Amino acid sequence: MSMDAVFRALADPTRRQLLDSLHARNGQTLNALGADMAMTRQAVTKHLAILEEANLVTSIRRGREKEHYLNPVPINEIAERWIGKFERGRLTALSDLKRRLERED
Amino acid sequence: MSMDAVFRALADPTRRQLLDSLHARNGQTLNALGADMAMTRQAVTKHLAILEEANLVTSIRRGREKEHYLNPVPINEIAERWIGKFERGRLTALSDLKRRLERED
DNA sequence: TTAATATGCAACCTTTTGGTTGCATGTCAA
DNA sequence: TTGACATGCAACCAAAAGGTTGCATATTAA
Repeated sequence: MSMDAVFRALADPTRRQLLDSLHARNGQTLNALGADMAMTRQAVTKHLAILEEANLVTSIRRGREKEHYLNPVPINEIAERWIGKFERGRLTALSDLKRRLERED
Repeated sequence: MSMDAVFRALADPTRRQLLDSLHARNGQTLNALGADMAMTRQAVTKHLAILEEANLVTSIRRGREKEHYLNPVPINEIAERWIGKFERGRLTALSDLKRRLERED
């Protein structure tokens, strides 16, 4: 569950759309997820594989179908361990910008 | 300030490292930022351009040097507008996973 | 059993990405 | 003024990413 895999998985708009879709309706099959995407089923498969690699999606085979479930934990970890750091530094950064502007004579 | 540009900017480990570096010491020049990177100055320039494109970094030319400043606002927006959505759905997603496991006989 | 359905695997292609090298330009300091 | 220093610009290159097509496999339903 490397943080790098999560960041790279989130970089693609199609994959974020897949997460949105699962967030709206969890447990969808590959076909259902691909229904409203403008690409082939195989392309969606690849995107889902990347999301699973990043542990953002878990899948389970049920008969001839495969259900996909959203796992929000990695997103949470990024929020807490990475984004939190920059949020805490926000005021500092803004004062830096202010100081920078003041130096402009 | 498209969210897509921010996500793609954050996808590369080198660029996250640059943000970390600016977070530790704001206002660094290109040379300073590139000092501890295992790549050429020109490569760092390109990464910084992508960060500036995403509005994560602001730069100002001072004499023959260029100072770089971290802008944490886009990170904050992602945290609030995008990540927040999944955090709110966290319990729902977990109960989905539970229900899925229970169906496994 | 057979046909339809759902997914998997693999080769292939094009574009983007991350990086390099080489040279140009602008600025400071002796 | 001249050399050193900081950065900019552009062409080029290899690898990765995103997508396609074609075929194989497994499961359900008639």
